Amino acid sequence: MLSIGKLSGATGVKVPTIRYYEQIGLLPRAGRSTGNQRLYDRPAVERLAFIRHARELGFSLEDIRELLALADDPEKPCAAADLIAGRQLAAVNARLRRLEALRDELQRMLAQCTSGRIADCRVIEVLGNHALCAHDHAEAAGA
Amino acid sequence: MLSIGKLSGATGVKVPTIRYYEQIGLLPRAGRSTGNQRLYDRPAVERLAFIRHARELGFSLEDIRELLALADDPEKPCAAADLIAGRQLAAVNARLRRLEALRDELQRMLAQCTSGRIADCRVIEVLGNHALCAHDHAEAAGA
DNA sequence: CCCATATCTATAGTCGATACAGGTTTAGAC
DNA sequence: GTCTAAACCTGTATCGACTATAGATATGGG
Repeated sequence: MLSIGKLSGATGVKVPTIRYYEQIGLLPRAGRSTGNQRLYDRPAVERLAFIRHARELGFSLEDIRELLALADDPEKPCAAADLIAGRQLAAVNARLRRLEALRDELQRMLAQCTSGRIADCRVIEVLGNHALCAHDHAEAAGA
Repeated sequence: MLSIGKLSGATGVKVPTIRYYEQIGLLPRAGRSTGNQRLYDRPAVERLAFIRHARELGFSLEDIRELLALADDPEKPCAAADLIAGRQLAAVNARLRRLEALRDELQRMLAQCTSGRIADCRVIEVLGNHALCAHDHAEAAGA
């Protein structure tokens, strides 16, 4: 049985984050030592590693809640998991496209700046006037 | 002079967001009508459009605070604005690289899934075992 | 047995908004 | 001039996903 600190070390998830996951019901309530400290077994490590990996892939905690429910029921068809992953892929692709537009815009801004006075600064000017943009990058900043 | 609703319409920034910006000091306190409603002039529209555009380009509100201070002082050298924009470009490029790794991983997960039962689902399996990943995508999810 | 480290709970703060409740002002139709 | 619906006001709470803090308790190595 592992302490919360060892679990943290084994999974790379910070201690307060593990407690937070338990609090919101993403992890089951951990068993306790005589001194009321949390104790974890092997399956707990795997469950948390699954969560961490899914977070790295950009899944929301709600998505992960669904995925965990699916993973716990191996007889179900996996179309639902597919759907969640597909949704995630679409979101990632959308973010990619918008970020590419942003990158182009920022590069253009910087390339034009002659590093003179603010009055001549293209960075400030472009920010003040969307019409100077080469792209439509609305709502590109999110997530 | 424009009401807050007209300002919102003119800039695409939602009414509560405008009040929020005023609250955190990003916008100066607006003048008021006899009935205590906020009134805005032309320069206010430009300032808010500047903020909106910078937000779209992914600048944080703190970055924008700096950029506004620079924009208000046209005699200053623009190296500082350059620096902020360069920082932003680096952050965008980092996000892009990580998102590309994510996209590849999600595509791989989905391509391998035969849409059978959960027990055979590659999506679930890959999420449970980072070793199956082709890429290192740690911390790719953020922002 | 001691003490540094780890753990416990509860609460507040982060960022960038957004939502809501309950009240007031304004603008347009009649 | 009056009515009413829409827009506006303030203040507070909520969102997601944590992170930080304070003050108390438990554990483990020397």
